Amino acid sequence: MEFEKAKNRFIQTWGALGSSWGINKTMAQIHALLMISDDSLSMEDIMDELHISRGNASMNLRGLIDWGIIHKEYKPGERREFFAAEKDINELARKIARERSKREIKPALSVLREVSQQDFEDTADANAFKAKTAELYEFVSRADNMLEKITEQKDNWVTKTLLKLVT
Amino acid sequence: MEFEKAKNRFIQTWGALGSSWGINKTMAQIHALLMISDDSLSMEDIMDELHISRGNASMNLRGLIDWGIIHKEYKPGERREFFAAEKDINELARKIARERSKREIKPALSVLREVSQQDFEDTADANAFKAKTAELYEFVSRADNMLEKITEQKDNWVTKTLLKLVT
DNA sequence: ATTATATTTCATTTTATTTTGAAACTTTCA
DNA sequence: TGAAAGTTTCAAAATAAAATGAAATATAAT
Repeated sequence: MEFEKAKNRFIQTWGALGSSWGINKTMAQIHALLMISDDSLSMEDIMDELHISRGNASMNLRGLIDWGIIHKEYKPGERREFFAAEKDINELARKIARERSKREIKPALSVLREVSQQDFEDTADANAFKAKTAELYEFVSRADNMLEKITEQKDNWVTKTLLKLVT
Repeated sequence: MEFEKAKNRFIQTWGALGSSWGINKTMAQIHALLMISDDSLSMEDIMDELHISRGNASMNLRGLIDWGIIHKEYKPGERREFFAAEKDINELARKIARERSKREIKPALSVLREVSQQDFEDTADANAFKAKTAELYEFVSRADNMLEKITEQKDNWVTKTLLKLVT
């Protein structure tokens, strides 16, 4: 059963990658499993394969749906729900990038703008603070715009960006 | 003391952003504090300001040095060490991007390549697996290359990239 | 309407991560 | 060399995050 081993290795790796890129481990593992499954899977299938509890499976499946990277499917004659990953990897990465911008960068930006614009006493400390936070605001804002520009292109955005950068 | 409040708000925000971008919270807070400090700070200063223990401060300072985003400074006549953040934000972001590529993406890539190239039985499952992991390898590899291209430019890489994308 | 099947919720438990603090270690000065 | 000042280490404690599992809820079939 070499295949089972490789499958597992992949699921673990994707889980680790996920948890360092903002998606929790189990979530990323479920996602990995769904990606490599030819057909959609039931919650039971997922629980069995990953050895996780029903509650855990339920919550993380919902999480994945919130991220917009998996969806439910209904099979004729079947009562329970099945789950499948979006098949397009470009789309997957786009969704993650945009979601993270919304959840993490935008709120931080708003704080940065706020604190950098406030008026304080005219001390060296306060001035260094204003200058630095303003600079950070500027930078993060630009980086976020860049991300937006890169991901607004629908398909093959990575390749297209790469091309633009090389020429 | 409006200023103290703003300072704190910034430190908290930067900590939260850090912990969602691969740098732990305290580390990011120390970094935040050093960034907005006009002068370099001693470990004692940092402990006091952030209300953390000596051990915690020591470990996280070392962590920050490992990331290459702060450095020690010695003051004439002073026995203890002082710490300061690299002042250039572009450089900071470059270092983080490259370090994360090295620590997280590269190892995942090597697993992806490995499992996608292995030979399995000729079943639907195994074939779906090979196809998907190969596709993922391709994608992640390109994304990593893109990151490399973007960050290999020394200064103002975000701005420069943005410009290239707009034209 | 009742039963059977499937899913969600959430208080509790488990596991993982951070933090502490005191001892060990290092360096500097007298 | 020895004491003082500073830093690091790491086992234990505290905290935070994730997972369990059983009860509650929802949905479908008879």
